[in-house]
Amino acid sequence: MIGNIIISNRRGLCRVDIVSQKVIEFEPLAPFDLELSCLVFADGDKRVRCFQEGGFSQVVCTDEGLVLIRVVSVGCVDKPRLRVELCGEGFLSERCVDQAVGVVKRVFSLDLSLLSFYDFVYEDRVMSQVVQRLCGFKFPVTPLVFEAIVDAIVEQQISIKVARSVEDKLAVLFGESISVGGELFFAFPTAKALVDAGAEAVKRAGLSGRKAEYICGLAELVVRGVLDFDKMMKHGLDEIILELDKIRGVGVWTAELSVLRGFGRFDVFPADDFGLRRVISRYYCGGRVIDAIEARLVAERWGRWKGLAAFYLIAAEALNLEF
DNA sequence: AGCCAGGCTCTCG
DNA sequence: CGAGAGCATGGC
Repeated sequence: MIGNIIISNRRGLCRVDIVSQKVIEFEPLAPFDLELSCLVFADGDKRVRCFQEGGFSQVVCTDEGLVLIRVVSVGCVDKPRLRVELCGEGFLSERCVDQAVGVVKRVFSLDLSLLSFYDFVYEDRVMSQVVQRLCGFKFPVTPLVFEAIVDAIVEQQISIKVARSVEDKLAVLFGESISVGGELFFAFPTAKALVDAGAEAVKRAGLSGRKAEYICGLAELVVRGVLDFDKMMKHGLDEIILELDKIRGVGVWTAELSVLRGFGRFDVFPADDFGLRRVISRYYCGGRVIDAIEARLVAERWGRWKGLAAFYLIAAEALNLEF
């Protein structure tokens, strides 16, 4: 708990649900732009995870059960201040609130200083303009590593939009839910829930039979304790990628994406990524088709920030920015 | 309608 | 080995 201020703490009857509510405000490291960082959640399922009307909401798991959070910005990019509203079934202890806020900090890498990155790319003509236009953008990572790997498997070969809808369906079908204001909100499914459901059922989220098997296989490794992400976290980057690559259904691309979004390590560059190569081509190679080797070559100039830089380019393309 | 979208594994030759 | 089929689904 770092200087958090609890503004209100009330317990009330919300139609059918008895929920506790708390509100917390704190100031993350500047610069930070919540709305920009939530770009990918713009048209997410409201019951799962979305950004709308200036607020980011999703269900987070704590030791004391599920908590629905909504994050809004009450500051500005250079002097950011976030308000987190929490709704939980039963009493929201300080520990529980800390955990939920911890998830927010993790998802948006709020302790990461972007200025180091911006300084680093100062001499890159394109990237220095990109970071200027996207100042405060932080690429959201997943609350848990498991979720990142599942997402990456889902995203193999299909478009982002299709993938998002499948991910949301996974939550609605197999995630635990919390009822707030008479509406159900869903957390990302646990590994155990997916194992219990089985590949046949998981397929119903819109996955191919093959991918459903991959995901259930992965989930089983987690349940059996074969995969220990906390332990893996301490290993070197290449070692982590190698280890993930051994999992059935996980290739280098999937492993790299998982490291980026699951471990929050931004010094990885998924050069095999088709979309990423296209973006680099657009902003750095005059639209000429490039291969993975060439993409890596371009990425070298971003040093340990190459992963973050890659996401800045993807965001720039999503906003159709020209430089 | 048909092809492509932020791949991966398995199977052939 | 290397190439190629097959996979699910939404959008253009």
